Amino acid sequence: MLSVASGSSRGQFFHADDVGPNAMTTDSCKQPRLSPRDRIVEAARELFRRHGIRGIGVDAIADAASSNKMTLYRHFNSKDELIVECLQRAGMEMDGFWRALEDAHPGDGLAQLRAWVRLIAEHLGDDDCHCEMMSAAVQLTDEDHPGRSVIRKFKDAQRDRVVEVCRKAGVANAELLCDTLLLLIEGARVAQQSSGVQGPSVRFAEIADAAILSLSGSDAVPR
Amino acid sequence: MLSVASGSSRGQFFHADDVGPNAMTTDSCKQPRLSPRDRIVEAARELFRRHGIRGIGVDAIADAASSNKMTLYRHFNSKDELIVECLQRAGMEMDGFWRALEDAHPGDGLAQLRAWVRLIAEHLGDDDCHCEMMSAAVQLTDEDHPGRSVIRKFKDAQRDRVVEVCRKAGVANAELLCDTLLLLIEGARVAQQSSGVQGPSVRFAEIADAAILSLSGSDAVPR
DNA sequence: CGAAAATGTTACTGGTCGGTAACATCTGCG
DNA sequence: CGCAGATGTTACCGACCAGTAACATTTTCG
Repeated sequence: MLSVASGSSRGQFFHADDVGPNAMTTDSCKQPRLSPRDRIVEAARELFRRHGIRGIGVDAIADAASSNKMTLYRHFNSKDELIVECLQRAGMEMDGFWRALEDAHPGDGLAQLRAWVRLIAEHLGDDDCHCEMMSAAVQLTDEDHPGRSVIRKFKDAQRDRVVEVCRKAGVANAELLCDTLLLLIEGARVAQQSSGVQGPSVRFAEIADAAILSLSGSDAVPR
Repeated sequence: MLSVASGSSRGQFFHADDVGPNAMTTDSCKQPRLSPRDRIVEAARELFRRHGIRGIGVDAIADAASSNKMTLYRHFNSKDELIVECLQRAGMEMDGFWRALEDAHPGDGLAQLRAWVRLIAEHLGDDDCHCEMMSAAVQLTDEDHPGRSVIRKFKDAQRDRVVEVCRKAGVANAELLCDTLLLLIEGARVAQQSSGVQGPSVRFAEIADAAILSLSGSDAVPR
């Protein structure tokens, strides 16, 4: 079933590694409360999604994390550093997503691609579907913002990974299929922002599947 | 040659209609200076592109327009109204763009589609290439912002228009080709924001042309 | 327990931003 | 010319925001 995105209130999941000295306040039967640092980061991601990076203040973030501004600034020297951490964490979640995809269809690149498309298509309807990297790239207009290099590195790595999956799927022109799918995915997500769920993104799955079918050169019928 | 985008400093062009009472201060041989209102709107569009809608203030806009904040607020009751005007003007420019496309290839829908793709691909390298509608849609996180309805209407009209062109091009599944191209275009533009000019958008023209070829049914590439 | 570290609370600074008021200047036109 | 409307100038307001200081409280762990 490949349920990789689950656990939190908004369809995101957390990594247990790299959480600092005190990950949880207690190991009793109560709900595992995250450390203030993690609460701040996750609250920031949520509020950045909802109101935009420039549309939310550090006070509101600290408040939503049930923490305070001082603790926030003890962990992050600036709001920009917090933004960077949010982006890095989003990238790590995507890494886990791809690992789960590989586990679900070991060695079968074509199945991984199809599952990837299908999951994105299913996730398109959610109101928090849009890629944090993409939104940040549009909102961080300053070319020198430290978050931009995080976005850039993630996007480059993602492209390399998808190309590799296309190659393992036996696609002749792996780069072409990779970029086709990447453009369609980014387009579907951003089109949904401007045209809504009934816009061009409604046909994303159909279009992406056709691209895989056409460029993979396989005769197999999807699904 | 279809040179529809030319005349201003940043590859945009203005419409002479609907400019208000005093369009130009003088009709002498000097450069035709726009009215303060138009200067403000065009300065706002430029600065919104460069720094984001939330990243620039009304003072800076008025200053860049060689005007002042009071004149700005005499023409627009709020910054949001100015944003709406900017979006409407961007939409009008796109209307003119499509009229020029129809004039350049009268009746030939296929040629119009191909010219559209080619122009967008050529324009991709420019630093001001990204669609104002798309950027605004990402930045105006408030669902009730008046600019969102402008974006929505424009996108709907654009989709209808492209579908119509696809029909005139004799495409069997006009909606499918339309949405494919729209997703690819939006994806190419937003991918450039996050992945740079050497990202997946470098293959946009190739991919879009292949989509037109494949779905127009002019040559055989059955699915 | 008891100390050290982490976290919470309050208040503050300096700056920016959207928006307004009062007044001065310029421009076009009868 | 002379008036009216449009435009420019300066100053100001209240709200918000990023970031800091000083101090109180809680949690962690030897």
